[in-house]
Amino acid sequence: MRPSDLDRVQSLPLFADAAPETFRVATAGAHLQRFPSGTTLLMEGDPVDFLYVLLDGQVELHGTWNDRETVLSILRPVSTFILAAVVLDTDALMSARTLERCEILMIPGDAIRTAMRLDSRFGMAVSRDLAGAFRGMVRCNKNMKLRNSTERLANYLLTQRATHNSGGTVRLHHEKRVLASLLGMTPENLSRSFAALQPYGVTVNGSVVTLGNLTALAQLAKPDPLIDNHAPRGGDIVAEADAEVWSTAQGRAAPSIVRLQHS
Amino acid sequence: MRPSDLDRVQSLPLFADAAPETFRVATAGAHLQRFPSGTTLLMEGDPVDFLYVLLDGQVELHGTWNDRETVLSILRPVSTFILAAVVLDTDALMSARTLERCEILMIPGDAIRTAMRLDSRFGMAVSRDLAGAFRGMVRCNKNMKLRNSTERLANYLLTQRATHNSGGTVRLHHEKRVLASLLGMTPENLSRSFAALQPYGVTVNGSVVTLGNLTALAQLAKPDPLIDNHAPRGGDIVAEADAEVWSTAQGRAAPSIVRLQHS
DNA sequence: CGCGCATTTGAGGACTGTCAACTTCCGTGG
DNA sequence: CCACGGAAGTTGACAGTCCTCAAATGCGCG
Repeated sequence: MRPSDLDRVQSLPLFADAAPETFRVATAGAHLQRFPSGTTLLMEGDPVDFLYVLLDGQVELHGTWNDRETVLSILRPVSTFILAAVVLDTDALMSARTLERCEILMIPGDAIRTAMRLDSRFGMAVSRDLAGAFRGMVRCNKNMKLRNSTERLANYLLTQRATHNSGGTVRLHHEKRVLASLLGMTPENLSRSFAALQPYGVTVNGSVVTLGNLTALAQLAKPDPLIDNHAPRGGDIVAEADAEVWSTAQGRAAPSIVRLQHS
Repeated sequence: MRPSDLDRVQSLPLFADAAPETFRVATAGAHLQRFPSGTTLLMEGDPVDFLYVLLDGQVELHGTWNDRETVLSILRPVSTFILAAVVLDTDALMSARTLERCEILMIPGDAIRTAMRLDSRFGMAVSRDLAGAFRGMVRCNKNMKLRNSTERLANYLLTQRATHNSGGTVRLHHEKRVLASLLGMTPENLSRSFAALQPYGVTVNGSVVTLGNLTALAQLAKPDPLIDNHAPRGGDIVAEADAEVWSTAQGRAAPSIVRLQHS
């Protein structure tokens, strides 16, 4: 493992606050591994022996049921995953698959749990990480239940723009079919949703999306800090769900939804 | 606060492992409060000053956006809520409202965060609680994205039966409109879903649901331990999301879903 | 240059939401 | 004890959203 990799791991919110000793113990038993694209790192239902730290590449977390599959989250470096299962020393609820060539640090779960017991500051960092992940999932749920697919796409685009601070252009970092699943729709409907956003200044060119009328788009999307996390990547904000958990599912106008009565 | 209440709080997984001193400090600044039905305890976006411990009654967590509202979770005693926001000392993502008369212990957030720093075993309990909550939300997401509304209802019924160990009968503990929102559909569609389950031996009589043909129902529902948490309430299983986060939202056959290709 | 795969487009159907009317249930008050 | 009023729940008709299947288009890579 290159020293620069160690630095990157140590700069993770998870370890930034930990005692040097804690960090040393945790990474001592760790090993760095490279995986080709399309590799399944972990299957849902499997026991989890390692905490994964994505140092380079892209990983997708997905779930399956009854011959159906859906993407729940897309991770980019540097971020950890499967922490909840490690803390509880239990089976994974999501499968993990590389979307491209990846460099991943694997830290034995035992080491993590031991470090939590010995270093309360590290334990707090774990709690903060999990709290952020939980809130990310809550946002995802709200996004899914309260918005229809076009609204989800519009907000996704605005969020991408905000987090990457890219002027009027957003670059899609994964296949559209993966994005569609993450946003809770079929690839066909993602195409149609893009088309539906054309009147709002959105034009697509391969993986480059141009947002020509931010005002109009925002008017449709109605972004909400309680759903969309517009924090810039790598900012000094308390890391809260740095993964793309953008929500998913159909949710037309939003089923379980009840029109608020302004009584 | 009655001594019996203290016992119940201490028996929570969150405190069971904590040092007596930790427990004393945390509960010293706490106060027990009673709320009538329909009281809003907390609005999304509000700063969170207390960790809430529901000792009696029923609380609903919901989210709103653009004049729409959806129930994200229903809590029953004894459970804590808003822990993630307390840990991060940030705003709430969900509003909390009592569904009936409630008895709630409110512990200052400062006390919780201090206790985490001083008692690593308590910190670990917090981590386990959050990990369980996170996994509950993941289950909810999978439920929403991978199943249609009737499948969600069927699995909800089977889960209720399992957790309450009630023979062939399930008692609905909340209004059907609330259940509908939790399951991600409209009240009208909940009615229709119940009707659709009639061929599978399901009959409804007010708040009492009879499951007349568990085999057939399970064949339709295809319950999955990686989505449905069939752990009996109050069991000695590591508490993992004891809330009804049953999922929600429409999700017909499941949008973002891709038929698995058995290549 | 051509094959293969991702993406797009079109047509049709399934699932779900909306609206309105009706029934049932329940608590209040007579 | 019964009648009434209101809310919850149900049912029906209809519309909208989304999925499915199939075909066409476009793009990348060998």
